[in-house]
Amino acid sequence: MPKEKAPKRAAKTRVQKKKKDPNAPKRGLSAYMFFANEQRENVREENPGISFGQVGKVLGERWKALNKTQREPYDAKAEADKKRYEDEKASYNANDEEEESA
DNA sequence: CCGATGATTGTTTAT
DNA sequence: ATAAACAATCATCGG
Repeated sequence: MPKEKAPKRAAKTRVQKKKKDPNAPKRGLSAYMFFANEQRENVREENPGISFGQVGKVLGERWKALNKTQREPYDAKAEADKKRYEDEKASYNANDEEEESA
């Protein structure tokens, strides 16, 4: 039996998360974001005049419809994006102790 | 090391 | 500006 993780992620932008990190470096994006960026126009093009509900859905459908091979470019971006976030985090760490004295 | 959590990211559309 | 479907993520924390 598959291990049940914990699908406890509310579906609504977390509403102003709590305050934990001083600079909150915000992680990077996700493959879906990159993929959606490209498909969004495509999907909408094939679905002339559909509502967000449809677009968003068909978007996800196609997303997985791709083979990991196609995810490569998106995954690659997500990967690079993560690195980007790593950078902020790095700076966020560096500042963690020292204050920004101008 | 492992596991669980939370926080976040971006799109679309509509109000 | 925000909300919700859609998906990934994956960094962080703690023992």
